[in-house]
Amino acid sequence: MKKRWPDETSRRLYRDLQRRLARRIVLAGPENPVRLLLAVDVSYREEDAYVSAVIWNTEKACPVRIYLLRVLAELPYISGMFFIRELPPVVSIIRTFSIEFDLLLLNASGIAHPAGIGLASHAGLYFKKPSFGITDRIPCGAYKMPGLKKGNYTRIMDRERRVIGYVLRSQDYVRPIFITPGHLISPKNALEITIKLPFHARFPEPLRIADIYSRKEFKKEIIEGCR
DNA sequence: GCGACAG
DNA sequence: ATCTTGTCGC
Repeated sequence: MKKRWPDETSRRLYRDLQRRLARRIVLAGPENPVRLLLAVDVSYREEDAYVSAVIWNTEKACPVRIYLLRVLAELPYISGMFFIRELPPVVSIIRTFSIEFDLLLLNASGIAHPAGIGLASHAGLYFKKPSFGITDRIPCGAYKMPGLKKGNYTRIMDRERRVIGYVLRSQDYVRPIFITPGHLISPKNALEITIKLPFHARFPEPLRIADIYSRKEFKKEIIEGCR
């Protein structure tokens, strides 16, 4: 029989870590202007994690540089503890290439999370940089669906009715995206920054490009190249 | 007991 | 996330 990792003891330690880190989250900012936004995405295949990092110039609204990296995926995906699987690859690519940025954007949840600390928050805390996440859906939070036309949005609230993010209709009649602050950013600023990004699809360009590279281009190239 | 559950 | 082709619809 296959052994389960992390075991109960380890999971409890991760929960404790999350409780301690959650108290350090700052929901205000960014303090400085966001000129370089860094979108990072990861896709998987067997034991490998394919990471892509897109440096995005917000003034010119164009990608500056794209980095690709393959690392080992050490741990499994566990809802509520996504960070144990994806934070290592995210940290790896940024440290490996010494990437500089003003704000980190991930395809993950931020404070809209059962423990109030999703991957986007963990990453922001790790780098001590503003961060937020955009996803298909959230693991936690209450909201109403926004209107069907592009630009409509509604608030996401926790049990105490505090705003923990926004649901944004990024394209006419298309399923909305979920925006939640990670660290060093207010919910409203995460929304405002998102709205200023170019949308050619449901997700903003920086994330869409990061997704394409990690999931299709880069991975395909590596896999084909090994045959 | 049943459904929900970021990527 | 991944396994996978074309196809219907907002």
